[in-house]
Amino acid sequence: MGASKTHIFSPTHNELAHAAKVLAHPARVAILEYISKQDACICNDLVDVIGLAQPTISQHLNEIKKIGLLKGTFEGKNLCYCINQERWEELQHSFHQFFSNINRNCC
Amino acid sequence: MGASKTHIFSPTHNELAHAAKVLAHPARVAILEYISKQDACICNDLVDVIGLAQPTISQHLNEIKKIGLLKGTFEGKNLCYCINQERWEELQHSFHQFFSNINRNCC
DNA sequence: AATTAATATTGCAATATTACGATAAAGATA
DNA sequence: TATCTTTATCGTAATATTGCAATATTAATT
Repeated sequence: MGASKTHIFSPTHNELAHAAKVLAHPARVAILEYISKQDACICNDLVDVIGLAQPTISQHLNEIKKIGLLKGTFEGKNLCYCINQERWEELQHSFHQFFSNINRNCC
Repeated sequence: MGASKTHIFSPTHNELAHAAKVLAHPARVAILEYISKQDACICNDLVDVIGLAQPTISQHLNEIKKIGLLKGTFEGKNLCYCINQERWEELQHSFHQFFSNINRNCC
């Protein structure tokens, strides 16, 4: 009746789906890209850059955080978000695996 | 009020998000993997293999089809789904680009 | 033409997501 | 301490997704 039956799927499939879900909103893609493009860590011009309200940005950041893609540290006044490189490469690998493991000699 | 504001994002971000959405459900990940692993094209044991009702599988297949990842052809009695290799590689490339374009020298 | 098997569509209920105004919390500054 | 700035949380409304029973469609077989 409307809830995903995650229990019937393998951990691998669930994990990839879970990661994909984070990338499944353009705001989160844009946020990740923006954060990564900053050499310095001073963030949250995000509200202006992305064009969504501050609570909405905060929620999206939280989704990204929940999957471990952000490291947050305080530096002076502002909270600073950075890409968690280790986790990033983990997900990169998962997607790479998924796309590579496909058998194409069909039809 | 609940609807994604896709118009405020770039085509690139929207397209990646759109593709990610298709992978954002374990059933669809499992379906794609299963189809690709069949050397021959006779599909739709899917209902048994995946463990969801036939209409649900049909809907998931439709999502996958909508983004162009499936080629469907008739062969004898059964409809046959195969991975659309060209589109597959397009998406593979998009994800690869996204994951590579991230600047990691921060924090 | 009638039957069978496979797939698609419809309709509906449960749940999840998206968005934002209002408000709270935390820390810096005056 | 009062104020300002930044970020988080709450509450709520709109929309989207997930899942399946019932039903329809399609094509092959009898």
